[in-house]
Amino acid sequence: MSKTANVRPKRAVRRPDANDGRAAAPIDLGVLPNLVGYMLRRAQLAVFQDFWRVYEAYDIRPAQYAVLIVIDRNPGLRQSQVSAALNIKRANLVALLDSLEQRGLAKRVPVATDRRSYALHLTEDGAALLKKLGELSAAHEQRVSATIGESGRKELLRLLHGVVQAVGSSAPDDDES
Amino acid sequence: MSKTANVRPKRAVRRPDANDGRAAAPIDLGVLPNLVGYMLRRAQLAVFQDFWRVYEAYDIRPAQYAVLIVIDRNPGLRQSQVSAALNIKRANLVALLDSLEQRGLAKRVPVATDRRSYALHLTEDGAALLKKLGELSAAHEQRVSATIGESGRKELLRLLHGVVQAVGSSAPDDDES
DNA sequence: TATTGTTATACTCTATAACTATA
DNA sequence: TATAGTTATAGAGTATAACAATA
Repeated sequence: MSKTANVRPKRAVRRPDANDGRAAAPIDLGVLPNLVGYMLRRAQLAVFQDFWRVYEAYDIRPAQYAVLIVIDRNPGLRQSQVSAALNIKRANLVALLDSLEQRGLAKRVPVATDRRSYALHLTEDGAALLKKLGELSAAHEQRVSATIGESGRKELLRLLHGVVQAVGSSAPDDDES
Repeated sequence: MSKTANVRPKRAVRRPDANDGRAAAPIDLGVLPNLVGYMLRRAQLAVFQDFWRVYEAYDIRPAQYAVLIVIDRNPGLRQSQVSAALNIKRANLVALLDSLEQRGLAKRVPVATDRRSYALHLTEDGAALLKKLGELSAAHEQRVSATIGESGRKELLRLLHGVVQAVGSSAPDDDES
């Protein structure tokens, strides 16, 4: 922040066209590396890439993994609750659950007291797979630790929680009129 | 990490169906809040939401803002270089630049020495808008600081850079056959 | 009247292949 | 032959509106 904002005595010190030297120009990203949003995006892509590389062998994507976890920890949950908890629109959760159900990982159980909704449960296969995925997930986290240290990872989580809590809850469905 | 992995003396302590009590069930997210990937996604969505809310008045999206910055800092850059610097596929950059050009914010200048490529420059309008956007961006960052403190923001950036550098460079185009 | 799950649909992002004109 | 920009297209992810069944 020691940059004199607008003064500019010498008309902006324009560098010559960047493709002149033709020497593997490093390309100046300006303020981008100092913007939290930009770096969050880059980091998320990097981490998801590692996640994806491991989980593709099981044909599981991040959203599916999250849903499996939530159902496992809250057996009997209804779709609208999963939707709310994970910020997934009700409408978009349908196909995701169809997939999990067709693969025999989760099931929709009719609820006697409310015939509109289903109680969600993991199948035994689903629970077994989730256990395996948990191990992969732990290894994945350790790979993050390998880059910034375990204390760094903990600190990162702490800061991310702070950011999320502040801007936080972005309504899962809301205004449907 | 003080959880005895598999032992489970009492057959897993299953809670009753989560929609029994019907008391605004809090819903257990399990390990999700401890996963860097999950929290990165939530944080990115939260921050982008704030960013978007401010920038929509100027009809500028994150990727467009990044491109404007890079062109401004590296006048004369070619499209493939922007593509490489920002991890945007060459093909997807075309429409983005078309938009900026049609709005009179950037321009493609033919290069005499290589008639296949264009040198990218901001127009005066583009430079003026970018200056304004920079101010909004600074305010946006300050809003992040307001949640986790300026030292927290700096630390967050440091950790994100660490993560990105490690997994890092995910080739902007690459294997096209 | 409101809610649950659903369908249909659309829009943005991103990814791949193939084309053209140049080099 | 390789490269820069382009086009077309397809796939995820996400968003809204409207419907049937049920509350």
